[in-house]
Amino acid sequence: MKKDYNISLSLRINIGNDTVLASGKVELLIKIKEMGSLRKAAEEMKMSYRKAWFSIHKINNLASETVVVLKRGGKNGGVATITDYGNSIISQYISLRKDVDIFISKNSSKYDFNK
Amino acid sequence: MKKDYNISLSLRINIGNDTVLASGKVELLIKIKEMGSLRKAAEEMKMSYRKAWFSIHKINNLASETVVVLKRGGKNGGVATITDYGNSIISQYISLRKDVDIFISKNSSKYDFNK
DNA sequence: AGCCGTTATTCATTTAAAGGAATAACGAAG
DNA sequence: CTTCGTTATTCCTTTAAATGAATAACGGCT
Repeated sequence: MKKDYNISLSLRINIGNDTVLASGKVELLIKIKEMGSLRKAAEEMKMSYRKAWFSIHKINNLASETVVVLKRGGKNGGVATITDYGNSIISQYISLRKDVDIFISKNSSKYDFNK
Repeated sequence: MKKDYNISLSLRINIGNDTVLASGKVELLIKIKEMGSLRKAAEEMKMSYRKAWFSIHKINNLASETVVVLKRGGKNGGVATITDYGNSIISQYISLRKDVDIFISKNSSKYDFNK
């Protein structure tokens, strides 16, 4: 019986054994950039604020430089900002991801895991 | 501060949302092939027999054809055998994995996640 | 029939991850 | 000095995953 298999490549940027960036985190960062708010970004992704906060905390601690600056209080209650470094690694990740996708589409046709 | 980041691509062969093959399962299958025994393969991988058994059960159920034939009783107490189809997808996975590794080494140098 | 080493399966326990609720802290603006 | 919406953090509960122990089932061999 033929089955509809598919090949997936997941891309991770690690430091040691810890993941700084993978698809989920990148998505979260982009949402933060769009909304300027961690809470709203989390909401948009149907993720608890708590989880999102831990996620950002981890990224900031691991990476070479700060990726997201969080400020509380003030005009809109607080604000979340992506740093220049943050924007840099986001676009690098996206660019590399595109290359990966091209690689998959070029190579996967050579294989047939049904036989 | 410069950190020693690394880029990892994990390769998965899925059917729908379920993973038939990924690096850990392939390693287990190879050990089974070497030893002819699920128990010994699990032991070698420092994995509980229980977990290994579930793993194989899942692979066999998901894949197009049987990948591992398990028999109990008999000369050596029992035996685990990789089918022709099993050997085929193992070598396909390894071959594709090699291509992926080459791709990584060619592309990762273009990126610097420290800046 | 009994032995042996493996496969097959259940049950209870432990450990880890995820989630939710609640509340404090903050600072601009009115 | 109060309000407002967000960030920050704790505590408890729930859910899921991993582990371990124990035991049955099997079949060639002596």
